[in-house]
Amino acid sequence: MSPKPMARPGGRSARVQESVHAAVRELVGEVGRDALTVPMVATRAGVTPSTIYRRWGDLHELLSDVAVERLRPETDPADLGSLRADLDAWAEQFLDEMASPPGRAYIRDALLGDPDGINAGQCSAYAAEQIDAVLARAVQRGEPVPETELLFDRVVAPIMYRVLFRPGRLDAAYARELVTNAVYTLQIDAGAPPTQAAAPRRSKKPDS
Amino acid sequence: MSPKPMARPGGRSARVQESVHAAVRELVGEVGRDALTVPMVATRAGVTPSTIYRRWGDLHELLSDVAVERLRPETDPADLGSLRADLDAWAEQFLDEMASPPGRAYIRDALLGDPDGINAGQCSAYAAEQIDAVLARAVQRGEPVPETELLFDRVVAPIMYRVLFRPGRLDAAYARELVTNAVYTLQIDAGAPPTQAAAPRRSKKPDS
DNA sequence: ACCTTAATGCGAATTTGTTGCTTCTAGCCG
DNA sequence: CGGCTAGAAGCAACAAATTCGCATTAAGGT
Repeated sequence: MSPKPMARPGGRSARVQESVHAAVRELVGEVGRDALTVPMVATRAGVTPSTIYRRWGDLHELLSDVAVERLRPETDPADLGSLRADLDAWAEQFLDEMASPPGRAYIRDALLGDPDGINAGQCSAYAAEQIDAVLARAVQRGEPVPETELLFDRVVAPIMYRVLFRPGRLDAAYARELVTNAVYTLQIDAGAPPTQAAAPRRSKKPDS
Repeated sequence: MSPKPMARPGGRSARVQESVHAAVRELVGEVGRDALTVPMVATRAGVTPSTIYRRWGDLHELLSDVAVERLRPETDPADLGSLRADLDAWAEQFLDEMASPPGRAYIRDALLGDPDGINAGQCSAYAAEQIDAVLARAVQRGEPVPETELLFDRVVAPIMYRVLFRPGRLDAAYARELVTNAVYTLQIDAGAPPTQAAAPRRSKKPDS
């Protein structure tokens, strides 16, 4: 069912996969996601519908595949000289991408046709890669770093939860606030006295 | 499209809605969610398929509706005498329900057929009700309480994120840990010295 | 009790999804 | 290098689903 373990990665199979993915991307832009149908994609891709049904099962799994492709980060997180700056920048960009209408659509699609949670796990793995890259640099600089899991709980999870469940204002300030609170915890762990600026505050509620 | 703003809430419409929902619940148990079809549900409910298509649009939106019904908490959170105890108990139960196979299925269904995010917002509202009930009691007792939004970020979001994106071990200890960290922050805000037991720790990673 | 109109029922027409079989070809072995 | 083998795609007939126009029913208001 899942198209990932391709027994024959090369040649025609690969061409068909790329052709179908391209057709989906084009048609989503032209007629919109809701109007997409498997026969339509098949025609555009120059294959027969049964090929798509056999390889992907249904439209949702195909869209899920395409969505995961587009959720893959294409660039490493920027190096701004400090853990805090890097995390701020990454969190802001992450929130921007995920909260934008296309981002939401991709997330939904990725979750949609994904019986085994494989694609969802892949999304999570992408975020982990980016976070780990930031943390590794911080370690190189000799900075104390939080665990990846803490950042998932404190930064990634709140963003994703609100994107999915709470249609409300999600802005860069919120992302920075999450990072602040995560790093604040770290400072306490490290024994440093918390500064006033780093104190948690929730003056702004991103939802209604 | 969305069935909520029923122009005619009473009489036949209500009977049809209940009949269809019941049919879905029965058939999911009998043949499984994957084998469900709209005509099948229609036959069981004693309505014509076109009625379902017109009111719900497609099977996913119908399943989303039914899922939200089942995600509605049927009982108020227990009163165990303290904010901490109440939150622990609530978080444990919440995690149990959401991480269980049927719970995961309901969450996925609720998100799945929900173009406007209305049903997802309803899920979030249910959690808010429960949390607010716990917090209101704590206020009555004179305890300092965190804001609802903080608990969403620190407790609800991490649980839901992991349920959706990180198939891994989610146990009661993790729920308590999240509550501990949320309340720990509160204690700092209130000026109380953090105890060792309340210090954040992430010895257990709920995922691989 | 009557009127208005949303909501349902019904069935034909259309579209989508499935299946068995054939054909093609990438990867492999001699 | 040339012929096997099996996975993958094409094809076509079939089965199932979704859509649509129109007739009918029944809530809710007057």
